[in-house]
Amino acid sequence: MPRYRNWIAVAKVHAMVEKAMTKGLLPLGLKLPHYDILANAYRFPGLTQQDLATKLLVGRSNLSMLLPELEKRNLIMRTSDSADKRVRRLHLTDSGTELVMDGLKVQVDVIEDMMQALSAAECDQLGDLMRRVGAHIAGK
Amino acid sequence: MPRYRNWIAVAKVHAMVEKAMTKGLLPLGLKLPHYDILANAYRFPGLTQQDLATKLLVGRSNLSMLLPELEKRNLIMRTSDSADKRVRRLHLTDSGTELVMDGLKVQVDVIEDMMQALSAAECDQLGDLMRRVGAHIAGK
DNA sequence: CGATTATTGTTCAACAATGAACATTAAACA
DNA sequence: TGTTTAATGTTCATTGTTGAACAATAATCG
Repeated sequence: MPRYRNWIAVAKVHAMVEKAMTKGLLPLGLKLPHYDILANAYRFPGLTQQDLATKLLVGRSNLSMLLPELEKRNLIMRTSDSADKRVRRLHLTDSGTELVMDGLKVQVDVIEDMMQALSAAECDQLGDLMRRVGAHIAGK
Repeated sequence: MPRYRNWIAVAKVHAMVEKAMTKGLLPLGLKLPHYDILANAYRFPGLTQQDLATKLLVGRSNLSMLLPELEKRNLIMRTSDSADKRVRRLHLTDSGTELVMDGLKVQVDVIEDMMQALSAAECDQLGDLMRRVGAHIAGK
């Protein structure tokens, strides 16, 4: 089963990289889910909780649990949208931005290190293949 | 950050596929961790709990929680090793074997469907790239 | 041989994630 | 408009996962 075997390789590497990132983020006082939230809040300022949940493939309730922690640590702020009073928009504080930069460095280091196994062209090829697969799944 | 972007694509597809598999296995009364255990017990008869934990990148304690359930459902058996009285070796029962075949079909279906986005050669290429990355990480 | 060190599996308490039910607000539509 | 339907975020009970401490057994090495 060639396709099966190929997928297993993907899954295994994913798990290993996730472990490495978790370990790397620990000294920053960040767990992976927290970091993922901050990274998205950084990349998409004013993001909605629902949009964030969709991006992270996670339930809204999960964020309702995690975001107050990040708020207490003064890493994010949640502002009510005046146009739609249901939604709460996420913004990084200054210290949140600072921390997410550190986290990004950790993440990039892990990825760079891992991708040493491939040439730049191969790495891009990998990304290309995966994006095509992702698009194929999403469009169903 | 090209490499970063490429990895994100991998992570995203992985999460989507995992969701699809979870959904597909549900009608069989299996959750992904249970299925992973059965699949490994099938592939490596007589596997040790520690070895299984290593393969799944999971803690031993996790298996100490899950295996009794599978035993109660008569899907696996644990036999004590006579040479090393610490270890317990895992074997599928007949109904466990039957069930894992059904699960395998679900898993293969999801993978086949996903890989429709790629040609056979591209799929193999993907597997090749990932195996190289995996080997690179593991050898450190 | 005997004592120390490692390994295997278990238990337990702490923590995290999930999904269903709910309140609030917005959109659709009749 | 007024009513129904949908969307957003929260709460809570259930379930899953983790890591540290532990008991039993094996390996190391003095």
